Amino acid sequence: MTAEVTHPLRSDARDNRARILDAARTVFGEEGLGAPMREVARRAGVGPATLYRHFPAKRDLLTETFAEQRRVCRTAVREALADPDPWHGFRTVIEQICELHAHSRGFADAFMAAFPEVMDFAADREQSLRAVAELARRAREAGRLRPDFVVDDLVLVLMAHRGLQDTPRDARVAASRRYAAYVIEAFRAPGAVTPLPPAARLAGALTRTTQR
Amino acid sequence: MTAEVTHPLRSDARDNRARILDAARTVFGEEGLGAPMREVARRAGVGPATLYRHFPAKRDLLTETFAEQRRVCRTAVREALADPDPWHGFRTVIEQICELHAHSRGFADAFMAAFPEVMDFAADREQSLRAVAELARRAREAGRLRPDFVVDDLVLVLMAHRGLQDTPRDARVAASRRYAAYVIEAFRAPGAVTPLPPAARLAGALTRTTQR
DNA sequence: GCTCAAACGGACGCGGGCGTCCGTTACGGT
DNA sequence: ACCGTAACGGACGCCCGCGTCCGTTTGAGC
Repeated sequence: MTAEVTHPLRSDARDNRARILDAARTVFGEEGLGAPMREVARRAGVGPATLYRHFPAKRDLLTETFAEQRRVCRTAVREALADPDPWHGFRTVIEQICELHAHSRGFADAFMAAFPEVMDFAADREQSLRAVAELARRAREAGRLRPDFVVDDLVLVLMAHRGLQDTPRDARVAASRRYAAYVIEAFRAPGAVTPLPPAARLAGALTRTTQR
Repeated sequence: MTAEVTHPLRSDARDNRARILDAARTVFGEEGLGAPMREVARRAGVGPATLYRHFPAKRDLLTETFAEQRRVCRTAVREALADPDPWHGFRTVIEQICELHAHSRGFADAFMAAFPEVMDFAADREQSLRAVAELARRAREAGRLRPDFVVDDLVLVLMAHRGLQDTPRDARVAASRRYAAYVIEAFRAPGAVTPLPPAARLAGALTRTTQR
């Protein structure tokens, strides 16, 4: 939200701004926060200077770019918290966060603070963690969640989830789903079982991966 | 293995070479493959040119640096394969790989081919995967491994394990152990349970993480 | 202790990413 | 149609990492 209360942007400027945000969603979503600003500019069909005029620093662009996903994430958490079945809510919130992260590497990076100084997704994380803590309490009492689960375990598996990011998008989404299922399986109180989603083929992805 | 069959290095050269490899193990182990060569040189107390004379390119240094870990890894896999209890072997190999990766970010990066062009840990991976496939077959037949497990699931969880790398070393090792335990828990055929290792505190690690 | 080649390391060139400057373009109000 | 200004974008400076060059140092054989 870069303050444009001052003057209602000129038409071409508004246009470019929109195209930049579109490009940013695509580029950062696909390549992660490491993607160069120039790439966004190129894809938006504008010069670097234009991009930097609209978003003085990379962090500004990122904040704006992922505002939508942040909202989706908050909503998911709120709804999960309202779920009468705490175990279902718990599972759902894990699945949804993983899904969001799989669909946008950039959002995953930002949410997990790969660039800590960049922005304060800390608030979102805090909220999610508190919600999960509450869900976990209830799910454990309901006997569905394993008793030795602690909230840090969610952080653990979400941090680990980032390891799946360096993978082509299609494989990534499938991998993410199966991963989430395994995580839920691991967190489940011993007893009941449910089938996993289909396996993801990843052996090929290993040799063709990006750096960071 | 840079061919020094030609001339038996001068004493200071041999000394420097050893110090460089020491420094490389520390630096790459702690900071991952992304660590600058200069950092290794500084830590070894030599100039960049000296470093590059001993190891013409970064990949050469890396190959040499992680030769030891590769050997450990191969041994672990071989022993696991020889274990009369396939489920125990299966669990052990997962724990050992995770442990190795947790103790050396660089080795983890290399093993998971974060820099694909860098070197051919592909062979090690292939070997490990074949071994695990065999262990899995036996463990499944013994009814200890869940029937819907596929070998790609091991790739999946090991790729995910890389997500734990951007963490201070102490937390990383603890996190890695708990992660491995959860993974084994998830892979276990429904039925028996075993206690997890202690939880790792990670919430703090989120805000203080390195890029990559 | 002298000599000579092996080994060293500071300084350099190159590429790439971030953010900025300034001359040029084009919107939009009259 | 015309003008003023917002908006544009190519070119620039800066930093940092990789790998190299060349003048200097130093080990080791005599």
